[in-house]
Amino acid sequence: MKLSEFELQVINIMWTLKESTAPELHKHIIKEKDVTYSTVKTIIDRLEKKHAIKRIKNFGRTIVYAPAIKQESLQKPLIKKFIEKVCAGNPRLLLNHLLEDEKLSEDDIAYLQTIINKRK
Amino acid sequence: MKLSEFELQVINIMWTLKESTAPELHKHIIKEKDVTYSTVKTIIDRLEKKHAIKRIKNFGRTIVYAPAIKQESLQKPLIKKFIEKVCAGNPRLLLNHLLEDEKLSEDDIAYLQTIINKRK
DNA sequence: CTATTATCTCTACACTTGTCGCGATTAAAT
DNA sequence: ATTTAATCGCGACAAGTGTAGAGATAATAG
Repeated sequence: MKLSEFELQVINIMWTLKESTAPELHKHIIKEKDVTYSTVKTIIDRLEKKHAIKRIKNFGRTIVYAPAIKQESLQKPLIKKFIEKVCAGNPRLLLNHLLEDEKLSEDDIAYLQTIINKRK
Repeated sequence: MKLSEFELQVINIMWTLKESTAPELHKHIIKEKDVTYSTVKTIIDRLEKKHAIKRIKNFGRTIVYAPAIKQESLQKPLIKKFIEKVCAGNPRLLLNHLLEDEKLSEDDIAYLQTIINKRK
């Protein structure tokens, strides 16, 4: 399953909301990106054609969609690929960014620590 | 500067080799991907048009290229984007992958440790 | 010197992606 | 019951991407 960047953005919102409609998704998207309803709907249609989301019910003529794939099943290969392609066997810059710029929670840090300990 | 996946693959090799020619790049690529010389050359041409690489000299009629941009300058924004788009504010899976599947060197681990310490 | 081979340049083409409009249809408001 | 608004389905189009062949030309081998 290969999703485009925009498709990814939309399904990410869907994962957060568990289920959603095209108008609702559109309202979310326009907070970050000025696109028409049509554009968003096209992306939704493509996600559906790719079997990444599915119709679960209707409100009047409005279709309610839900993810048809698990977030993890998409993320895992993407992460792997990203590291090979972009970091090309040198994860240092990535680590750096994660630790410096990203807001890691206390839990994340603790988690890191246990793994590091196991390594020693 | 936006490079496609294939372009990224080629310039990654270039960064490793410091400089290279189309035939040489082709020989590297086909280890992982069965494409013709023409295809690789097209990618090289596009990288050149995008000013990501440049011609530095010739051997006979064979052109020697070198990167025209720094690896970091490409990686940084990509990393940032990747984390927002794919991990969508939840870096856990990424950390996991890095620590479990990726071969982090002793140095990397030590580096991690110091950063963690600073956090506490 | 001529024939062969390696490279280069240029052109092409199908597929994906981001983007949207239009006409049809259903729901809601008057 | 009509008019208005929302939503859908479908088609369209330019730009980017992966892929490669054809013809020109320079280098090399005989």
